[in-house]
Amino acid sequence: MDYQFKDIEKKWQAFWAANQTFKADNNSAKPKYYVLDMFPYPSGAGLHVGHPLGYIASDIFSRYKRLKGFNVLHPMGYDSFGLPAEQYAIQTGQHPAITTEDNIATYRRQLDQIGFSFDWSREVRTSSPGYYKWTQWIFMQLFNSWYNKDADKAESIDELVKKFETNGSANISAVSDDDTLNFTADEWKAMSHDEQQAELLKYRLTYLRESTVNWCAALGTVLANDEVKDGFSERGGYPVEQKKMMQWSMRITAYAERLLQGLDNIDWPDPLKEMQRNWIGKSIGAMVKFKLEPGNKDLAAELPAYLEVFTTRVDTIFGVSYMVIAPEHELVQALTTPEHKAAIDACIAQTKKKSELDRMADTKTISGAFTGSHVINPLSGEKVQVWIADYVLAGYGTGCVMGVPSGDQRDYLFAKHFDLPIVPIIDIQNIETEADPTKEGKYINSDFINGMEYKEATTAVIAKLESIGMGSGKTNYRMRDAIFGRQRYWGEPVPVYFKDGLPHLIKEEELPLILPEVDKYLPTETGEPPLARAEGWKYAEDAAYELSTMPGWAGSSWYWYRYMDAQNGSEFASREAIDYWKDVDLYIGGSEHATGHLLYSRFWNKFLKDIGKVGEEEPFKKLINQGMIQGRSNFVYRVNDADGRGTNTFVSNGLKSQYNTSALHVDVNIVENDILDTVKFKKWRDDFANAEFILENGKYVCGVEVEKMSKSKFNVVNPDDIIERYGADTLRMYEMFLGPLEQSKPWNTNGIEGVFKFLRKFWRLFHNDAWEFNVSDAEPSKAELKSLHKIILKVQEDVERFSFNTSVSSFMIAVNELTDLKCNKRSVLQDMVVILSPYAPHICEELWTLLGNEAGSLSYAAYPKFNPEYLVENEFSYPISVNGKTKTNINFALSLDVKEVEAQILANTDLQKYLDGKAIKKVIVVKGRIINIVV
RNA sequence: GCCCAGGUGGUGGAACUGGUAGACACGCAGGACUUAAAAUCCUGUGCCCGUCAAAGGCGUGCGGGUUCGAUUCCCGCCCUGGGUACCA
Repeated sequence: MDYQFKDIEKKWQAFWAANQTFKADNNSAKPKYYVLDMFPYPSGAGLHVGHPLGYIASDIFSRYKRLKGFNVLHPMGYDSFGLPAEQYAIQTGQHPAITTEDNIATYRRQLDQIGFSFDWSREVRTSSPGYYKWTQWIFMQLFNSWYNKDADKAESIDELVKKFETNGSANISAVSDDDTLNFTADEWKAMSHDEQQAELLKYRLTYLRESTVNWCAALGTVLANDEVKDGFSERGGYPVEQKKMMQWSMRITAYAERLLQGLDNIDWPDPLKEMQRNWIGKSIGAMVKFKLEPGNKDLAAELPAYLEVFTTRVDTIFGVSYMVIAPEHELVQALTTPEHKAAIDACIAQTKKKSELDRMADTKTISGAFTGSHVINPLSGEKVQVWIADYVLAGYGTGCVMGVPSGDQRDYLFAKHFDLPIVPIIDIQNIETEADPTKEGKYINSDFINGMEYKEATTAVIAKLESIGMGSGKTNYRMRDAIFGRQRYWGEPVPVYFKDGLPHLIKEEELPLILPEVDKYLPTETGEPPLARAEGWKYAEDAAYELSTMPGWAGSSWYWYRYMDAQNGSEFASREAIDYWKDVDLYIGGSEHATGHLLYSRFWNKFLKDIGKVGEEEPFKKLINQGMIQGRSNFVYRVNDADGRGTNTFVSNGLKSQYNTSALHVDVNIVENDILDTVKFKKWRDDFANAEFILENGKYVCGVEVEKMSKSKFNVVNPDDIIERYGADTLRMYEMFLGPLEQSKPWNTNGIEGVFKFLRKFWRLFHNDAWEFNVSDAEPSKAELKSLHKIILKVQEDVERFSFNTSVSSFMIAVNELTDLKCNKRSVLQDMVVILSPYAPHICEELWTLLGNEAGSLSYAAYPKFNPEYLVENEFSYPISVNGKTKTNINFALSLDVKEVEAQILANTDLQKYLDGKAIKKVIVVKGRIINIVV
């Protein structure tokens, strides 16, 4: 029979499901291997052809690892809480759970059609109570923990209470809020319960605090920093403003250093690690105190004795010629003298008027004003002015900067603009036109570090500052604690109630705290989150539940553990399962999660390790980013009439320059190889029913552009259509054939015929001209074995370095060779079936059983063993080049040594014609590679 | 601005440690089969100059360098994509 992909694929998908072929065991003598895909948010649009790219790669890898004797965990699930379902609910009143359920059904149907080897018995959904029970449970553990810097790990809050009871707050080295109290053990014991709780909240790893948040009015919620791009929400692109709110936060900053260090031990793409490093933003420097000389004596009492700055270039302290403070800094008013007040207020008003976005974009305009106050340089004793300036951010460091115009370009521009002194401090510094931030050269104008070099000077300055109590070395991080609350409905309820203004956890046995029903999915009239609409939803009569829900990243920050033991009702996963599967060996997903999901997951993983629930410091050993598949839009060109109005005539791309035309997107599904199907085009839209065409060479050629895949551009290609036409095996191989996995590329089906033809050709190896199954038991020839072992080796090498596209080419070469050899030898073809099965599992399962093997056993067969003997050659056709340019080829036995080959080359008169009459200077022979004649 | 990744035929791409640039596939051209079309098969296909062939010239973004030999290594520049940005 000819290759009937539809029947074959349906048959084997049903077989795998019925027999649970890919169910992974938590207990096996085989080595474990965990292959994970970033689980999808089930959107209403279903899968397009770009989504499965990573899933296909991970599936090939999983199937390959099974053949190599590994116990493979390869699960799939849904990140099913999220905004789109809720926005839809607001519009239609449909409960998001129903929408989500429908969307999941579509996803599942589409995924099943592609023939993935997922263990569906482990499916998770972040929105199901059986799952979010454990998300809430982890939240509770975070609430009950603090970070002990001495132990460099999270510990139980009870340990902290014990410390307070014995020694008070002395000798506590914790990551905490800035406003923690100092108290003795007795003072602690004397505090009321509520006072103690309020104090402990400053230490908990998840805590409630009034903080400035990204408020998105259109979405009615706060957003995390990574959900905001250029002042707009990542989802929807709505404006975001800064607003003070009482919010749950996660003390991720406690883990900043470990998150940074851990990057060195994981095999992730460098750009992605770099993004995380930048996000964490470690900078090593020093804190320096400048004594304050208030200009306004009346307000001196409101001011501290010192202004403190953070600097990464403490060595430049003798170049300080002014001090700058952020316009929104709380001390600005007290620093300002009456005669400068007008200028300062004007400057602040100016800053306030500018939106966050303008302030970021506009770095050219220099604005600032003198406050009238001064500070004293602690080392030089020099008195310098205190200014406010736009370029200083209140949220970073201390909100003040020491101005060193010779070494920092922003300081330089500021000093030039306001005519402040610019003092060179390094001998080789060139500061005529701009700042020179060099660390080379020797210091000048710098008192006791004159003549020193960078390293020595930095150490000396810090030592001096420490000795006089005016500063110390300090490491700063850019990363902020992560806001952990959304004023939305469709998310995990926070397992907290409030009593007398203080948050309390519900009891563990009360988990899960089920998301209540509401009449509408909108905030209340008084601006409370939708959960406030839930009638009678209260912990107790005098104890209201928290009304915000958890952010989208909560459920995805630990899901890979749930797959290990998905049905467990008493723990998030059993310790046995966690100890067996340990961590994810291979994680495939998009780089858009670099600073969100991938950072939060590492954070929660480290926390779970600290509290002894998991064993590994890092959750994802190896990570690969698959590239994005872009849309490839096609255009038709409508001819405009003299008045510029569109006519009903369309001109082919090559002729459009002769007319006045408008380009219109045309559905890519009625275009093939950029040739428009004009019949389908007329049917596509009613107004095109009478369309006429100006053709070139009898065809209508469409224009092309690469854009994002989207409905409005009519360039969405759905995997269902491809599968209908060519089958899942072709889709799988074609998506790999398209190019390297990590590379982004536009989708086009121009080459898909070639892959389909290949599978048909493969099928034909097993069949005679009448399409009857026909294989021979004869011994394979040397040439056949050579082809086979070439591909055994090649695929093995390719898969292990994730070069799936090159394997597909090699399969084509192997099948072309075997076809030329008319090979139908059972032993060769059976091995071919095993090697190809990770890529094209359906056709291989069919051929495997036709060869007489037990149905379903292919998935756990053994990958053929490579034997290098079959590739040994005794002759090599050497390329002969003259001065590096290849001219011809000559065969030599590989047994000949270099001298013998060289002698034969020199004796060969046929080569004269390539030498242009010149004498041979030298002959270079690289054995088995090349011969180069130098003239 | 800074940090990454990348620029190879008409197209997608290959060349793994410096050793035959363009594998494989698409497309295109010609041919076979067919009443015809589809499907299938065969041949050719980087560009320029040759009637075929031989031979030659030019070719991996651009300009240099190292080397017997460079898509690969080094220096400078241009372009595209991604990230990030008054972070002191």
